[in-house]
Amino acid sequence: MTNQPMVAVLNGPDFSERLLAWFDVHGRHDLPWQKPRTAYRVWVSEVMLQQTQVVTVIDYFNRFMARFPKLEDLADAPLDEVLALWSGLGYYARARNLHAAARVMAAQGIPDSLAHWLALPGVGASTAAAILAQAFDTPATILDGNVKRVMARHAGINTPIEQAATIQALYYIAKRHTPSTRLADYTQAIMDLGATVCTRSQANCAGCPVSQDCVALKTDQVAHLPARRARKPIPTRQAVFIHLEDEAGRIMLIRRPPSGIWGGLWCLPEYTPVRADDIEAAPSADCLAPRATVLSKWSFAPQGDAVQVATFEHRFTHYQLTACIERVRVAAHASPQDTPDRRWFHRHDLPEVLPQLGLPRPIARFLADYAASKGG
DNA sequence: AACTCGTGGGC
DNA sequence: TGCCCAAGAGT
Repeated sequence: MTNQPMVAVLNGPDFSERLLAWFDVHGRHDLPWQKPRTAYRVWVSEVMLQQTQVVTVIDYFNRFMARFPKLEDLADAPLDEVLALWSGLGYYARARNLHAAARVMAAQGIPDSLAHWLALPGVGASTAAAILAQAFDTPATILDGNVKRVMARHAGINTPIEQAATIQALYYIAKRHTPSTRLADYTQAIMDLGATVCTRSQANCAGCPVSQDCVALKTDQVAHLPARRARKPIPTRQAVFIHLEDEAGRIMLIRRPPSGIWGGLWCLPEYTPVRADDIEAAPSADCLAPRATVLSKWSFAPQGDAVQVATFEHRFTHYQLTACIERVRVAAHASPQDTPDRRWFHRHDLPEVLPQLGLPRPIARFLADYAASKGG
C-alpha cells in the first residue's frame, strides 16, 4: 500500500470521496441483502450475483431467505431443496458449493478473515472481498466486472482485459482508490457506478462523479474500453436429447449427475445432452443421460406398447451446442399418422427395427432396454 | 492458461 | 438475428 504511486488529484476531493458523495444521492440503498446486512445474507447474495445481474437475483434471494432465514436452516436442509430454489438461476455448482459451505460454517462458525472465506467452496477473491467490505466494513479490494470496467476507463488501461498483467494493474489501481472508511458503502458505490453510469454501452459520463479525471473520457476511448482480445470461434458440438412422454402428455424426469451441466437437477430427458464426444468415448451405452439415475418412480408409468420417434433441432447459445431431440412417445396403439419425421413402432418390434433407424448408439441402447424392461 | 458452467437482456 | 455480456469460481 505504502509503495504504490501517488494518485494524481486534480483540484477537489479524491476518487473515493466523490464516489461516496454520488452514492449517497444516486446509489442503490434498498437491495434486499442490504436490510439487514448480515454476513449470511451478504454471502448468499454475493454467490447469487456471480455472473448474474441484480434484477435477476432479487426474487431468487427473497425466496431463498424466506425458506432459509438463517445459516442453520440452509445447513440443515437437503441439497435437493437448495437446488430446487436455485432452479432457473443457472450455474448450479454455486448452489452445491453454497450448501457445502453452509455446513462448514454451521460447524466452524462464520469466517471473519479473507483467508478463511477464501477457503470455503464457491468463494473466490471477488466474493471474499465483497463479503469483507459489505458485511464486516473491512478494507478489501474488489475487482469484479464493474470495477474492471470503471478502472480501465478511468485510468485509460487499454491492454486486453483477459491478460493477467492487465488484471494485476487494474487491481492495484482499484486498491489505490479504496478508502479506509465506509468500506461497505464504497464497495456498493463502485459497483453501482459500473452498473448504472459507467455501463458497458452508452455510458453516462455526464452523470459520473469521477469524469473530471477520466482518461478514457479525455481521450475519447470510453466506448472502446475495456479492450478485449479477439475471440476464438466457438466450436459447434453435437448432442442428442431424449423426450419421453406418455399418451396423457406426462413427462419422464431423470436426475442428472451431481457435477457437470445442470448437475443434480431433475430434468426433462431432453435437457440431458449426450455429446458426440461421449458417444464415441463410451460406445457401450452408459452415457445416455450421462450416467444419470432414472427416477425410481417415473412421473408416469408407461402402459403403452408403441413408440414414436421424431427428430427436432434445438440450438443452444453460449457454447453453440447443436442438439437433436429424439422424441419418444409411448402409446397404447400404433398411430396411423406416420410422417417421414414421425415414425411409430410397436415396442415389441423395437429390437428388430432399432438397427435400421440410424440412432446414436446410446439412444438405441436406451430404447432397447426400455422395450425389454417394461412388462412388454 | 484455457475451458466449463446458465440464463436473460441489450443492441 | 447473432453476438456480446453480467457482482466469477473451479478445474
